[in-house]
Amino acid sequence: MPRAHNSSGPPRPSEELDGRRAAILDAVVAEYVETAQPVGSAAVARSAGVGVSPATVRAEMVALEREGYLTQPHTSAGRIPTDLGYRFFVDHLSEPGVLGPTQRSQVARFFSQVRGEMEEVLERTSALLAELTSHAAVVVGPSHDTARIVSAQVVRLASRVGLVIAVLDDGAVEKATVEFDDDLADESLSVASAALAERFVGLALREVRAEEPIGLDPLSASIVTRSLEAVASIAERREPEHVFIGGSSRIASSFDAVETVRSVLATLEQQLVVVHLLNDVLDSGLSVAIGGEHGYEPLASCAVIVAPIAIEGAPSGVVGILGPTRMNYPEAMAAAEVVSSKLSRRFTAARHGESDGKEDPHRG
Amino acid sequence: MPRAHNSSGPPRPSEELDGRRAAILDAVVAEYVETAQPVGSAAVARSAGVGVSPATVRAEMVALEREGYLTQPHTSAGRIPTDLGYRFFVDHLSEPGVLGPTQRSQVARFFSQVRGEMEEVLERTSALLAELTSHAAVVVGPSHDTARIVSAQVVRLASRVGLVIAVLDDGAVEKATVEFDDDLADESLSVASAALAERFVGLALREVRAEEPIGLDPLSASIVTRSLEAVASIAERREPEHVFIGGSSRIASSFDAVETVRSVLATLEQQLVVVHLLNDVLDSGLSVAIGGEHGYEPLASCAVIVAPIAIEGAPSGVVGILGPTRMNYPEAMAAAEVVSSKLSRRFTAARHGESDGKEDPHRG
DNA sequence: AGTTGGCACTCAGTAGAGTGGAGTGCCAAA
DNA sequence: TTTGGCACTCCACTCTACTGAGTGCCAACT
Repeated sequence: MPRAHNSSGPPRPSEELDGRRAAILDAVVAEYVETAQPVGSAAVARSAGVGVSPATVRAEMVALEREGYLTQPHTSAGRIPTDLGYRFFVDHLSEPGVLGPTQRSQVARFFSQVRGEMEEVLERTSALLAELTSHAAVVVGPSHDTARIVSAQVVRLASRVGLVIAVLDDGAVEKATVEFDDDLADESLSVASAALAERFVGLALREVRAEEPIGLDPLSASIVTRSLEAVASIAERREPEHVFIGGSSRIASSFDAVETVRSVLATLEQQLVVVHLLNDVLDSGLSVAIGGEHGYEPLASCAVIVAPIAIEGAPSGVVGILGPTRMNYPEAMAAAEVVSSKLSRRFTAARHGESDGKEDPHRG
Repeated sequence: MPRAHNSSGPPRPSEELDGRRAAILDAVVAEYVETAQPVGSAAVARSAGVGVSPATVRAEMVALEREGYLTQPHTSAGRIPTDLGYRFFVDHLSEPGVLGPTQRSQVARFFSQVRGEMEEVLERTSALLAELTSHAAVVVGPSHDTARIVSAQVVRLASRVGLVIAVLDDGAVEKATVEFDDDLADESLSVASAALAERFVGLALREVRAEEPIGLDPLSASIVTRSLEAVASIAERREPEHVFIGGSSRIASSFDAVETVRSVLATLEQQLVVVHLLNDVLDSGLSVAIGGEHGYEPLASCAVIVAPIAIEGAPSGVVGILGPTRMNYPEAMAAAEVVSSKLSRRFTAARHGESDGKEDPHRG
């Protein structure tokens, strides 16, 4: 839904644009996305869907500028879309946008070939999405907040060093090394492992609390105690989600100001910020945030496209595309859409132990 | 050791430079690194260590240019160092290079505060090193090639989905989900886990081979078989090392040509390439590779500084700094040196179960 | 009333001429 | 061998003029 204009003063898109103005705006966006040059009235008049002369187009463009959809770099130049212009454009896309045949087959090939654990799949997906769109791509995996521990144990790495391992029911494995003052006896380890399993299994990570075990021999008890501490501290420290960023080099081609490139890359380096950004955009009900809409200043010249990943119907991460506001929105939105739904299907299928073969029944 | 001049035609540094020429070269490097402007004879003459007039400096500069250490952007400009010039500079550094007090305390604070598993420490270290040097930093963790399995088991994630877990003696945990055709009974799982442990423990990942288990009930046997397959395939697929790249946004500030920025970033995205690059440089006995010396064309305008991480004396990864050839070599080398040795000590200490507190008893 | 062609106008971008100055190479004197 | 002097080079900068894409406006047209 629109959500268009909560912006500043003069721009007053009092009612929706009539068909012709919308067509002109569309033409400007399309042309500008392609050429990166301000678009003049002649070019717009030439474009399909606008059946009027340049003079008329000029008159309409004045109106579009007054209402804040277009802007002029300088007096005698063509127009370029404002963020509001892009916003109108994406809110009024007639067709949902489709991928080209090359991209389609790239996606199909990718999902038929990719194997391995979720982390690996997500990481590669971020590269795929970047490749598809020529923009930077972000994939955030599901949070482990609600995952429950299905197995816990402690093993010996060195005589006085143990490793506590907790397996979560979403397939993640958490671990923590623990150092002890005494040598670890096999006996104590297995007693401790059993005690840990008894205490942990069925809990979420956050629910693990350090507590004093009772009824164990002193060594086992100390192992259990310190393991509990270690796991509890994992839950605190741990980044809530895994973030995979692909194609960040493409940022360099998207902006000509070096400083912009630097600051966008710097923002991408802060993975927590990226996760928040994507979730904020998702939470606000948008699939596209243009320019300042997301409120992160360093990314004010960027557009962000998001699409949720749903595993078994539950929101479980998000894919995102980060590029300049001057981007091919229909294509990028289609790519995010396709990739997120493929991911959702893949992981939903895996959970049920099904093969997801029906996606491509004849794969090699 | 020098390894200086295997390059092209005219440059013929027939013998080592005499003291004065070396001093002039040093001055040019120092000045150019600071100002990024071609350095003129007057500036060199002014600098300490060169007690001669500009005219004399000019004469020497002509010689240095003839021998390939300096170059002139155009006739009436000052000189800038060539890669060969930088090479001589780093090969003949009089003092090893030290960190400033701020940086020292930054390092001390970092290593006194950082906690957690090796991956997390390495990741944060890459950020530290980038911060210290204002360049991009790479940290490569130890390969798991020689690590032996200390524990193996299979647990149930869903009725027909299992997770095979192998713990390595270096603290890494490998896992693989496996889908089955039948529901997994607790009984079969524990039988299979025991069988797996029996087969795996003591092996390296690469040594795990799929084989038909004997003397087990059919369900357990099938679990074992598929688990063996899964682990064997992990060993094939897995990236040999974990790579952590910090501060890649700094690349944007280091070069003014956007295309250079893009191609350097693109190279950094290929983690395998980065690992090979660092190992190549290390293997060739260098701690610094300047310009083309490493043979990776996209990085021809970069310098790479590496320092090995040694855990218990064994080479176990590497830290690297990637910046423009015009960088502060002494400082960057000192940073790599300090960080790598701190890392080495940290992990060597951890293995023995010692605290590494004694590293900085008197450091604020 | 809306649309259109005509027209004067604006202004970024480019090219060319002129200038200043940093820095050089060379040479003769110390 | 070193040095100051000097003519020379050539980039970087400024100023000017010019071009042309594109505009806004207006009168004529449908």
